[in-house]
Amino acid sequence: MIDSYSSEDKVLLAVDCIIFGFDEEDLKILLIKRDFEPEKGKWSLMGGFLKKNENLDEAANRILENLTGINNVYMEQLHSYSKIDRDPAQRTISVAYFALINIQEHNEELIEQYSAQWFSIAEAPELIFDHNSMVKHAISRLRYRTSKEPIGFELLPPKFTMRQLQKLYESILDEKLDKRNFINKINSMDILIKLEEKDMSSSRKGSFLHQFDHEKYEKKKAKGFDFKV
Amino acid sequence: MIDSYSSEDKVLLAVDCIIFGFDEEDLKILLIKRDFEPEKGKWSLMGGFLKKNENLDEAANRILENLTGINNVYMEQLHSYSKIDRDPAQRTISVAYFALINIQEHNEELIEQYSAQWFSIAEAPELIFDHNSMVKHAISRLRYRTSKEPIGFELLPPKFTMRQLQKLYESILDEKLDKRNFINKINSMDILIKLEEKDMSSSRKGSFLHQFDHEKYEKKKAKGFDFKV
DNA sequence: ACAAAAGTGTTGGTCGTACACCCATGT
DNA sequence: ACATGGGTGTACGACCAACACTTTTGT
Repeated sequence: MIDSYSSEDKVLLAVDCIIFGFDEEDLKILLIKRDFEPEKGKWSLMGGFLKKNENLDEAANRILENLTGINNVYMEQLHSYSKIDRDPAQRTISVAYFALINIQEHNEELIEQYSAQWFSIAEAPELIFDHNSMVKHAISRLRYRTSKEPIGFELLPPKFTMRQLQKLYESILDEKLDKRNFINKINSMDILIKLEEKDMSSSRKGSFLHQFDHEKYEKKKAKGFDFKV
Repeated sequence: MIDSYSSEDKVLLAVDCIIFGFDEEDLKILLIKRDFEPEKGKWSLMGGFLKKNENLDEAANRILENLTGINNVYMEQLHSYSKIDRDPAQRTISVAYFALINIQEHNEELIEQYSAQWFSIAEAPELIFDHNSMVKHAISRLRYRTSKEPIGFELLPPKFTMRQLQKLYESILDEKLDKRNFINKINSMDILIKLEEKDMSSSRKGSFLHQFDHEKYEKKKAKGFDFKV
């Protein structure tokens, strides 16, 4: 007998996504208004159920793509939530993932279709089930991750100014950073390409655009270089 | 209609435990020899299935207690593993937990009953399924956790010498530490009670025993004190 | 007396943090 | 000419890492 597990209980396995974006000022999350029971009409994370022919990472990517139209972005498994009555409809275990996307890139139509909306972290509404604690947990993981590896770049457009980068870090870490110290630290990592091009939208003088140098980053990472901010 | 999930696929949800112990010299893990299919006779982590009336933390505690007879120890959820064919018998998702126990305290009879055995990290055998990567992942999480909070004490008996503590940290971090720097750092945290009593088993001179001061630790933690080693 | 582990402080270097002024440009 | 954000370097203090000798006691 190959299958000796037959008497065990099976459960529904959900995947919920905390989708982070950054809009030049604030760290934001993308929430949907549920149009199905239970808790219809309330705000919630985007979620779905694991299917037979996919693993959890694939499910998370599918769910992200359903809502935003994008794939191939930074995603990370966060934690599994299993309180018995977390979903009143049925026993459901949920595996939370978080994603970092460039807020410009999402597909407007899909967002409308799901009545989805971006919320600043500080202004997000109450969510259903245990989604509030998932979000809290995701923010703390994002802070940790950001302080170890430069994943923050995932939240910016390909070309960005130092000022944008600093504001991004400030909104993730929720503290003001010193301009000079920040630039010194980033420059000392030597993983940015400074372009000739300037962004003129934010000031009269204009500020230089930069690109993330993936190659240099990978090389340094392989050598065990420390990217702590 | 309350239940709108009825058409979704259900899965078996397993919980596997990486059980760490420390025997004065090496960091060890407790493994069992499977006496059931599939992979009967091979080494494996202790595991079980989530039941209807418990959450994942409870399942992990139950599984740990089944094998060791102990409960109420440090446990932490690690990650969920979901590769489609990870278990050849049936689609199974596994949530891994790791536990830190005082290696003296386990119940010998239960261990024998499961043909379980302690292995030094470096000498552990090949494990079934994806259990090897679970262990690798657990070690790296344990290192991180240890460098942030003094959870290492969970692996020691209530009274221990500075030397034991240092050896523990060395085996977790897999590097030699300087005796004076280590003691200075630990002392500066001020979370140990130095006893009058000496342990005479390790040297002629004997070395003072210490206890972890849970109260002081909790107070300091609440104030945001940094316990980095 | 000697072997074996325990215990104990100081110093130099590095890294992080605090801090203020000039520049370029559009209006 | 002035207002607005962009860009740049230094000095001090805190923390970390390296390092060697004396003590105790059982044999």
